[in-house]
Parts: sequence; C-alpha cells; structure tokens
Amino acid sequence: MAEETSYKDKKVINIGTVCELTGLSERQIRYYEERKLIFPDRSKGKTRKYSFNDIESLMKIANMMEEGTQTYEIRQKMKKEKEIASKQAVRGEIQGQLNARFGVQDGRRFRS
Amino acid sequence: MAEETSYKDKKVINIGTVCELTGLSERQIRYYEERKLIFPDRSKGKTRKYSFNDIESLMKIANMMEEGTQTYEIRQKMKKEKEIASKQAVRGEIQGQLNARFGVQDGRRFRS
DNA sequence: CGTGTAAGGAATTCTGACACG
DNA sequence: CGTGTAAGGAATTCTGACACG
Repeated sequence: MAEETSYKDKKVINIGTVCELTGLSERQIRYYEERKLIFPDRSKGKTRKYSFNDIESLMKIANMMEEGTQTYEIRQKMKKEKEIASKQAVRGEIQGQLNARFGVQDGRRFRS
Repeated sequence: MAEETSYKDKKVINIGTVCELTGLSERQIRYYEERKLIFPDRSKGKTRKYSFNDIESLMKIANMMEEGTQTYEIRQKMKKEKEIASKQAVRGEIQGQLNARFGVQDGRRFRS
C-alpha cells in the first residue's frame, strides 16, 4: 500500500531534459502548462522544474494530442480521473479505519 | 527482489538543484567529481546531470567529510562497498540459476 | 587538501509577440 | 487551436586560475 513517491513527485528536472525525455518541444510543454495540463514548480530564477510524474503525464498528453484530442478535452478527462482517484482515496481511508478497529493483518482477521 | 530503479538512476538533475537538495556548493560537488566520488552524465551543452542516487551518495559523502574523512579514504570505502555488492550480485545470480534448475516457486520446491 | 571567488564565455531558459491556419 | 520562430534579456553552468592554509 505504501508507495515510493518521494522520487516520482519531486520537481527537479529542467525543461530541456523534459524535452529529451518526452520528445516534445519547449513550446509545446509551456503551452500545455498554459492550458492547465501540467503544473511545474519554479526555482528562484523562474526556471521551470518538473517531476517524473509530470513527464509521464506529458507522454500521455502527447498521445492524446496525436489522436487529435483538444487540450480542453484532455483537461476534462484529467479532472474526472482525479475525482475517481479521490473517491478511491476516501474509500481506502474508511477501509483503513475499519481495519484499525476490527482488524486485518496479513489477510488474517483479529479483534483488538 | 526486483527494484524500482528507473527513476533513482536516471541522470536528469542539474547542479543547481543538486546544491539545493544536498546543501553543498557547486564547487564542492565538482571537486568530489574530480576526486572520483561521483560520476554525473553530461548533456550536449556540457552541463552536468545527476540522479537521485547521486544525491544520496553526495549526502553520505558530506557526512563523512564533516567527520574529517579525506576524499581519498571515501573513495577506498566506496570501492570496498562496491566489491561487496558485486559479490552479493554473483551469489544472487547463482541462487537464481539453482532455482531455475531445481525449482523454488513461492517458497515451494518443484522439479522441472 | 578542500573550498571560496572573480573572470569570461557558452549554453539554457524566460516572456511576449508575430505568423500560419 | 496548437506550434514554430526570431528577439532580447536574465539566470545557469562551465573551465582554469589564484588564494588560503
């Protein structure tokens, strides 16, 4: 259940490297940010910083763009996925509370 | 046994970001490279690229330096650790070959 | 030995705009 | 709408060297 997110989510990659990893141009990457599809951090000097997660998102975006999907539609789709994920998180939390009270460990039940 | 190395090993981080993450100066980081303690990649434009693994190494190096260890000794120590790791890799490989021939699956033995 | 710094240049990134369609 | 490009400036990074110790 616990995931290794520390590296995937850290925004440390410059736009030039993102271009290499995704095959996209700087122009495209900045435009997708303008259209609210990705959200890089900024360093003091204003340079954009991306995470590996951002890169994965960009590759998915690139695929959808190739299929002719518009940025607006992509944003809609991402919003929906986010809602689903959030519902699953709530469900997981409730499940966790149930487990804490009524007990499940390594698949075996117990009473606390 | 299979590890998620794809992100940890990818050299994508610029030196400025490494400074922020490690608290070291550019000068220090470049010097440790000169002393063969780290080995960043280079982009076309000659800028250095580091991985998260490099950053972890640098933090260990920083700790040893604070304790007064010399770069030479650190390099020796790293060499030894590398040898140990390599021996373990060999052992793991042999074990894998044994398993392939005589069989272990999910902890249960089998004959092929 | 390990690190700071000023020096000068090269590579990187940024923004706003014009262009095409 | 999505992307290329030239423009000018600002931030980043690089190397080799001098300094201190």
